[in-house]
Amino acid sequence: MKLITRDTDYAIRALRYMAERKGRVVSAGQLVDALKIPRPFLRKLLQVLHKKGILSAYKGKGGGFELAKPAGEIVVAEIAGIFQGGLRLNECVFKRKLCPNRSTCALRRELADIERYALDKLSAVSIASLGE
Amino acid sequence: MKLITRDTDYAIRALRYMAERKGRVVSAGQLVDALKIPRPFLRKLLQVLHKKGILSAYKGKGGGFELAKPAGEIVVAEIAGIFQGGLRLNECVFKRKLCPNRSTCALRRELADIERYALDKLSAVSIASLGE
DNA sequence: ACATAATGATACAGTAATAGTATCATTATG
DNA sequence: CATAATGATACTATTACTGTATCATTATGT
Repeated sequence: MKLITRDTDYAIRALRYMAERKGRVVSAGQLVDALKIPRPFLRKLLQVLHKKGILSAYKGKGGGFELAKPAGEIVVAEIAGIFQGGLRLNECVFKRKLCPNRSTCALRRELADIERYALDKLSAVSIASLGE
Repeated sequence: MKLITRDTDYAIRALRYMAERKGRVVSAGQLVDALKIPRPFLRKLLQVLHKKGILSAYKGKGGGFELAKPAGEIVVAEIAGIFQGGLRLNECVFKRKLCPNRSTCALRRELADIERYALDKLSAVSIASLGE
């Protein structure tokens, strides 16, 4: 089980690369060359990141992408949230009949705790912090 | 993303059911009736649990399964480990070229932390603790 | 002995999530 | 106006998860 999927992985790398080139516009092509990520896949990710406001996009010749906000304000939790639909780790085992005690269920409590912990941790990791 | 899959879910329920009937042998049929889990699927799970030493199995007429150890000693982390191949949450993003600094990578550290936390938490939840 | 009711072993099939591809339209630059 | 970029979208492939089917083996009770 992976806490972070390939989407998120690639996205983080691309963002890191762009963070290192702050101020400059970076095209999908450059990213493909640098990061060895399949082009169409990367392009899809970049488009999503743009829609979500993480990236600014520039069309046309000489165009590309750029971080839409400081690298220190883009955190891994947010990226994971975008590509993995949030970190909902506590999808409870006992949704069905057998468990009449959702509110007190020990397992559920623990899963929620774990989720909170993971979210806190990943919220503390920004693109900027993944330095060189 | 689920921290616990259906396999594990079903297994936990079955184990809990058996824990409540300590001393008695419970057949797959009984479990199917009680828990509404698809029979062939449940049977597969029970066989795995037997192989892994969680259950004792008795063949032949009147046979079935029984917890092989006290319910307090069977923890969710172990069951999840069996069906989900361990909780390896820290499959690192930066396995490839881009990341020259595996040892110091901030993200990797956090993922490892989260994994440890999850493991600790789920190791504290036993079948016995998932009372009534 | 033998019918029966259970598990053991194993191979197969469907489904959903993840990963990746392909294509055409749109837009800005020089 | 050719070109080099992104936008939108639909499609395909792969893998992990979920579930099914079948036959062999073993113990029980009569």
